[in-house]
Amino acid sequence: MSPRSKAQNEAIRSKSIFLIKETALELFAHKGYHSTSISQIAKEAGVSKGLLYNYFSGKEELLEVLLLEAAEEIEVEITEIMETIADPFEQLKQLTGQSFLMIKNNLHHWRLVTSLAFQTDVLKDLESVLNAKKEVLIGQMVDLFRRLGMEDPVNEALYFAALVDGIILHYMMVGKDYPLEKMEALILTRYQNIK
Amino acid sequence: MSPRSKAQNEAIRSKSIFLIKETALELFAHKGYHSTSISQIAKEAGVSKGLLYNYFSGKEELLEVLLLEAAEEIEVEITEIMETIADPFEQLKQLTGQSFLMIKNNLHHWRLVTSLAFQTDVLKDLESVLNAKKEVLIGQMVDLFRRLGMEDPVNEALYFAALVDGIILHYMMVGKDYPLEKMEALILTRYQNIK
Amino acid sequence: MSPRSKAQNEAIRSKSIFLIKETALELFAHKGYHSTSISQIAKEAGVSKGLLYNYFSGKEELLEVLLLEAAEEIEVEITEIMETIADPFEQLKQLTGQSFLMIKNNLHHWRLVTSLAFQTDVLKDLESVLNAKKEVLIGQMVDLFRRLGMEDPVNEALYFAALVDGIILHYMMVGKDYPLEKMEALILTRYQNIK
Amino acid sequence: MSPRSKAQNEAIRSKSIFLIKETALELFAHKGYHSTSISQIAKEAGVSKGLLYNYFSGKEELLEVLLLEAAEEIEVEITEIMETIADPFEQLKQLTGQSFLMIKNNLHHWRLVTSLAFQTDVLKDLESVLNAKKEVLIGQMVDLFRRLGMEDPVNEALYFAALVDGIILHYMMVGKDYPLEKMEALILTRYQNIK
DNA sequence: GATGAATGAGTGTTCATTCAT
DNA sequence: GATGAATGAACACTCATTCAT
Repeated sequence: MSPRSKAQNEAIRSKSIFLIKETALELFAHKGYHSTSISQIAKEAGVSKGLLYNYFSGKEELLEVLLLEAAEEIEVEITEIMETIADPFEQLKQLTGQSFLMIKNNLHHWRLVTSLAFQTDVLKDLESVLNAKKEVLIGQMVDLFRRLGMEDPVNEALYFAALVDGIILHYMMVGKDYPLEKMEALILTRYQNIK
Repeated sequence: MSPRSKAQNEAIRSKSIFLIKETALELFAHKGYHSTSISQIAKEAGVSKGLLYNYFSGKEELLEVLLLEAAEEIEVEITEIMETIADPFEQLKQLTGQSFLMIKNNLHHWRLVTSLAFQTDVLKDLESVLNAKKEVLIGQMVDLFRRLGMEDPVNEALYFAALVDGIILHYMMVGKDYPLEKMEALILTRYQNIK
Repeated sequence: MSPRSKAQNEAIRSKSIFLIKETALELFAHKGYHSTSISQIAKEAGVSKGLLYNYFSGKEELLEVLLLEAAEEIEVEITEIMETIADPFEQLKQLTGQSFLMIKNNLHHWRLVTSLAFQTDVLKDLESVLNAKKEVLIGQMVDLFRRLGMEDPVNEALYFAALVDGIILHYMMVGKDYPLEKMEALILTRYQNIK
Repeated sequence: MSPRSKAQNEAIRSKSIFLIKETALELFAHKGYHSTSISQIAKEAGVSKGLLYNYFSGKEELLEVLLLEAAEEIEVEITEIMETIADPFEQLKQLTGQSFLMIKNNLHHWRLVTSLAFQTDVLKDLESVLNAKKEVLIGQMVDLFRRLGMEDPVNEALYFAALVDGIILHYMMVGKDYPLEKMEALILTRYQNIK
């Protein structure tokens, strides 16, 4: 038995880590963070509990990794839109549409993120990182509304964010019967006249 | 030598129950349902764990009582507005203002209610009761927007509800620096022209 | 309000004590000693928990009183038979019949007594008292078998006692379908020839 | 560095399970099911409470396993006798002797089994299984007494069973001073004449 | 890299008992 | 004589985490 090469080891590691994260996300999102046990994650992922602790320092770190990845995912999507589109109204339209699409495609993910926003006991250190990301996002929105020529771009950004989050909230609670497209159209009416 | 009178007992009971509920609400709201232990509630309330079980059949019932009381509180406020004011725009204005006032005055309650909307592992039996109350509320809102003369009152009601909930959500996350009044004003712009 | 007379007080006491004992026996026998709580006994007896502790020093003493009374009941029955009947075979016959009659009429009672014979953790101090009573009873039986002219009256007494207890045991487990009368007849065949 | 082999794990598991069962049997038998706590079993067995729950789903399952094993032990012994011996009187003699031998060698087991016959609040699901085994045993006894040429083999079987159980009962209560051999001889006198 | 037996602090809950009234 | 609010030690059970292999 020759020792595994570095690349082989790396591949094995990556696969196990991916499996664990995927399973954990699925379970956290479906059953909640507290109601999901490490044993369950390990069993469902087909790895031992010990291996899980080789890759993550504990249950909380596992959660933090998942949340950070989710935040980065959003960041990438938004940056993409902001950089490839020039017209502010078109940016807003794409941003809105893309937000809802992400929610639709990944309901579990977002359920988890949102539910944890209220669990101040979990997280703690992650909070500052996420807040920083949120600040950047709000800054981009303020800029967008300024370019749209609105009088009070700061509050308009907050208003828009609240509206989108409120709709997401309701969609998460109601499910697929929620008229997401109708809401999307209604959001934009406010800015269409201004255009 | 004679046993305590019924009134005396009732007073003692009420005081203890109030203490327990108040403490539980505070803790559930701040740390989350799962992360708050019965021992902690009892200790913070200054009573024994045993006494808590004299008044509530368990941790879950304690939560249910708190949620039902919160739901009833809203119900009363809204009914009051709907019955004492005739003009639909004025109703909407009052409803919005009152909602934000309630949140401001009772942040704990609302943190708890909102956070539990995502904890599908708790509740279960209470869900149907709360859903029924929500349906009634939505119905009242649809009627209001119809009286306002809007074209699609159903979706307008959902839009309004999402907007208000989104703002509440953000207020809960940001705290007292959040420009609640500014948002309140922005909400109403949509309906002012129609008036 | 004139103070109650001594006799009145005594009557009140007796009634309460009787009520508590009756209820406790019923519950202990039906649900088992450990599965019956003091609260339940008090509630079912219609008295307060405090009153119960006025009359009995605790749950265990309550049980001991019940067991002692049961033991005395048997003692009385047996003494009655031994004193009013002269012929040893007739005594044996009456003793057997009476034993089964008592079981039949008071199944719960006996279930309790028997089940507790195996719970060495309960009781302790009562054990010596009950053993003394048992010794007396065995002595009477030995004497009876001696008068019957049997060769080894000591072992015959033990044999008879085991037989009766075994039948009682099975009757308690099977219930009213058990052929108690048939067994009664079979018991006596051993001694009929000797007569 | 490599994980333990399956065989190694199995050996470790078996040892722990054996230790737990042995301790639990000892304690259940001596102090009764309700009066024995899981903590006590774990401590006495020299393992942690958690380990106990790795192997048994709870206190009740632990009990059930012990009872089932006891029942199977009897079954095997009896089947052995019934299959290797042809003469019915010799079978009866062996059965009696073997029964008492088993009791002597395994007093704990039997104390537990007997005491639980009266604890109707425990068990429930196991009852049907045990009753089925008992029916089979009674059936075999009836057949034996029929082959012995007795007039009423059904009731003779019940009589014999009661007698044996009664003696066992007394032996369990009295201990090693009980004249088990004398009783064994007395039992058989009834059937010796018939032979 | 990987395992899973083992731990123990923690959970929610029960209940015999006390005592101020 | 009588009450029941209050206690706290004990219970069965869970699970994140460790570590020998």
